[in-house]
Amino acid sequence: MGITIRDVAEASGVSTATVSRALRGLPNVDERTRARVQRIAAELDYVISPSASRLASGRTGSIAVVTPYIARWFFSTVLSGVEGVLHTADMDLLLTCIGDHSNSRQRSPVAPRLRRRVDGMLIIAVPPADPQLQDLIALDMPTSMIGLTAAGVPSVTIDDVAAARLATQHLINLGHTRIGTISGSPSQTPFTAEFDREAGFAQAMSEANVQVDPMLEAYGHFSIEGGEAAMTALLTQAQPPTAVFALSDEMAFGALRALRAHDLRPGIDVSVV
Amino acid sequence: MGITIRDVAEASGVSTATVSRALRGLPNVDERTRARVQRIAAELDYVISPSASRLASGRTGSIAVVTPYIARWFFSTVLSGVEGVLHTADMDLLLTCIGDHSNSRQRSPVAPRLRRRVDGMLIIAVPPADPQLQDLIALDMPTSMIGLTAAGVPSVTIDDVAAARLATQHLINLGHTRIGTISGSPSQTPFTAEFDREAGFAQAMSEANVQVDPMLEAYGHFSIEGGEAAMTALLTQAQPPTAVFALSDEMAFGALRALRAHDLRPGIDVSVV
DNA sequence: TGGCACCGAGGAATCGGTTCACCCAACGGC
DNA sequence: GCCGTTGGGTGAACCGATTCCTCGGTGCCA
Repeated sequence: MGITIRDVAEASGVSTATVSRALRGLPNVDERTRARVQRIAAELDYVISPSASRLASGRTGSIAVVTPYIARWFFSTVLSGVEGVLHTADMDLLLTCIGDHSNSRQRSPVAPRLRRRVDGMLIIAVPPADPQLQDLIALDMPTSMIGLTAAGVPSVTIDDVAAARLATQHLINLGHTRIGTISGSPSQTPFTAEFDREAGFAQAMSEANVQVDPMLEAYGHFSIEGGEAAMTALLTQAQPPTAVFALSDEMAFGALRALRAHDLRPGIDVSVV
Repeated sequence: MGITIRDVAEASGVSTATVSRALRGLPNVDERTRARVQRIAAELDYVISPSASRLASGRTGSIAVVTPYIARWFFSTVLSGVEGVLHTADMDLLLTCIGDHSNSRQRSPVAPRLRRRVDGMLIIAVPPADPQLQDLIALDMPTSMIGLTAAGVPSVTIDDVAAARLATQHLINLGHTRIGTISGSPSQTPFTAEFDREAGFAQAMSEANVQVDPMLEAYGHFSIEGGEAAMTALLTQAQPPTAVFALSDEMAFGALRALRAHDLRPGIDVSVV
């Protein structure tokens, strides 16, 4: 069941080879013939079999998106954009979540699952230290990355070091001297971005000769709730910070929530970036 | 380039048929033979070609997830869960966004893209009135749905009518009489859930003989910002509501934000569900 | 001892396209 | 008038599995 290319070929009185070329827009086909084949294919409601096409051509027409999280703001936003591009490019998007450390043991490793299955992959902000990352790169297929960098792989990132420096400097310029930080977690393998942002923060602080008080470091686990808790912890200290540098949007958001709960006005009583 | 089943067959001195059976755990294979084949396959680092397997067997081992949005909280959360299940089931997840009305014109319709490509699909909360939905159902493949219902298709939903009734009744029991609503948008095609929640609200209100004031209806477009704006609009009325029924998490969240901005305490000055 | 069912295994057809090598007619230049 | 070229098209060999059918050998029962 299902119309094959052979049916189309017979119905339009040409060979399957010609049908294949006609439908894919390849040259060496008379335009009248092409039109006829296309019309008949449409009439028969013919849909090419991807499996057969893949097997014969070696191309899969699909790319994998590898990400550590799906349900977080940054990742789902990127994913949404990627889906749009691939959709208009008429490519399939294979979604694979690499899993974080808490459940990576139960999850089967992703690299073998991708072999011979996709033409390329897009890796979103996987921590550079993740052991699976090397296996992925070892697959040696067209790859690009968002939010992390690796040797020889094209990638798009924001310059986290520079951005963090700028943001920190902004706080310093405002006259703040007690600047706290809310970072992800002391134990988990850091993202490239996390690393860079901390580096930028440290740079700006030392350039401005502002002391970094280790008491003013809190961990927000990259979530809204975590950011809120971290901020609360910072605020209840003997000498609370007058400004806070959050390493992610979610945590900054949580920090703002904590501020409001303490009846402090963001930007006036305490600055948050 | 790439090890084929033939290489494994030759290396282990059996036929390809036996290798196929051995590796897939089918019966009629001597356990010693099976072990040897498995060992040799592993040594050769053999990976089955999905295209060939699909073509020969007719199964694709992958299912499509169809959703109108990716970057929204509800959708990405569901997606994340689905990915986990499919991952452990060793199935591929083909992500396809159906697109909302604003950009559905440029996007190619999804139904033809799915034919012969997946074994089944999972439809997440597509508005029942979406024209593409019928085409999808017409594909006549194993399907299940989350967050909407259609005749003959298994689906999992929360009972929105009942839940909304309960929530509204709760507000009424608290003694509120001026209860506002924040719904999505007056023009867009409603989700099933939206419809049901409004129905539940209306039911509870009429049962309790509480008037529904049309002035107390605002539209939050299912986003945090929209919810905040809608709440602000409600609060600045001559007779602001004492309770508000928001039709989605995001909008409720925005509403809370608006409350705080007006120095009102949620649950005390104004209730939000 | 003659069937009979069953087990392990192999041979070969098949899935539905893609593409290489070749073929034929028309055509232009000399 | 002959030859080289080129545009349109065909035939058939793949691509790499799956699976149906067949087959020899065993153990079991009558």
